[in-house]
Amino acid sequence: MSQPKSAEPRPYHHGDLRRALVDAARRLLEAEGPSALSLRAVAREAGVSPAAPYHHFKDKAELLDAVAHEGWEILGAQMTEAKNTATGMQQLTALGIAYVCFARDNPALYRVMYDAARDKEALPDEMEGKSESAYCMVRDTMVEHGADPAAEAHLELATIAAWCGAHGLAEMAGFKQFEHLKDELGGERQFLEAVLNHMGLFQAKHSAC
Amino acid sequence: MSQPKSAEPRPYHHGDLRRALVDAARRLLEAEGPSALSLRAVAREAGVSPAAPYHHFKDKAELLDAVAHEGWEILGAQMTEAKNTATGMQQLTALGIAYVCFARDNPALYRVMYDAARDKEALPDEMEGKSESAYCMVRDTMVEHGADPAAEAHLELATIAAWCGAHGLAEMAGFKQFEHLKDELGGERQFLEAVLNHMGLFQAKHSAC
DNA sequence: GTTCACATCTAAGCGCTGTACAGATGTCTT
DNA sequence: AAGACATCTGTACAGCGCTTAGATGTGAAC
Repeated sequence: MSQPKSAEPRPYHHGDLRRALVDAARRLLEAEGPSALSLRAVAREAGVSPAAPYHHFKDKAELLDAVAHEGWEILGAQMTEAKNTATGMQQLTALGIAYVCFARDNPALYRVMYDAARDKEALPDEMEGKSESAYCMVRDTMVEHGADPAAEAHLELATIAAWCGAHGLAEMAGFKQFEHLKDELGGERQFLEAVLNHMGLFQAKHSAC
Repeated sequence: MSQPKSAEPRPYHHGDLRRALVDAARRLLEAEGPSALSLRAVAREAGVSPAAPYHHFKDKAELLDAVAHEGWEILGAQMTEAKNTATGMQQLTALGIAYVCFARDNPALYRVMYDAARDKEALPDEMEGKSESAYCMVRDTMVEHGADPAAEAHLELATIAAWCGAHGLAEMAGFKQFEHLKDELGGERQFLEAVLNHMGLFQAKHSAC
């Protein structure tokens, strides 16, 4: 019953309002889009007063950070799964596809994730180092399939290039201008694969230069 | 003195409030960043009442569209200039560098441009067709340097891939995680070129399939 | 040159937002 | 039983996008 108070702040009145707020935010995000995601609306959705969130988040940006954090975790999980269902060289392609599909299936969440990143001018800290992060997974997979881990700068550039390509495609894929191409190629999935292939960034390369 | 009234709406009281508002918005954007760009602030900056802009723009989004439009024009001009100062195969690289440098030098404007695009789920209409648009310039330059204009889908995929890569890099280049790489490579410019080279999208390729 | 139609701009106001603060309420410790 | 304290509410403020009604300047018609 008595836990050390240094542990996570125990739920009091509400149970776990912090969790409830993040969940409410994600519900709103999916139902109404990013523009409807006001702090007050989140509080309403969670059934508390407009001031209640301030006991769990410094400001609105910190709440959105928490939402974005969950987004990165889900993305990492989906990419892990995609990697495991592919073999050999195709693992890299699978990672790229999984990334872009995540953005397509969760456009509002993806937007919150990068809005937070742009404001901080940085990807979330956990992206560095933690091997289950989406970013490191791309790098590690490149090493597994031929990239030379000793050529550090080269490896990192390749990872960044791939990441940039995937992010660019993720943002552009929904644009109306490309609809006719999707039709010509036989569907969205084919379109995404075709562009990724064109980048050549998601196929294993042996280190050069 | 008497012009056909079908021409552009003549300036009345203010002179040309529409122009003044767009200019004020760009001034605010540069000075205070995107978050300070409220309709009321723009009106204040232009010295008119908060309701005045509504006689020239349907809503705030339409004002931002006008700002974004100017952004695309400036980007197109800078890319044209970059292309003309390079020769042969290096024109494509020059285009990529010019694109990313524009985003680096005008981060707030670049953000407004793509915020508008994301909301509309489309790049601005002028990007299609008009040969001086940034997008078509990339495509045309690819054709000039070896791409087969007959292989339409292939050419368009190559253009999209390049565009996605450049946009991704433009958004990521400012992130703190990459600062150490910039130092290692001898500066930001070297970093940008290295990533673009890694993409391989901005070097002329002969059509293949 | 006066009048009239109309484009332009202002003043005031609505409902919303993010955030601050004071005080009420529930929970744990003693 | 009492005190300490995290938690939540009520209220308030300035700023936001946007609407409406009315004032004001302008070019055209007579």
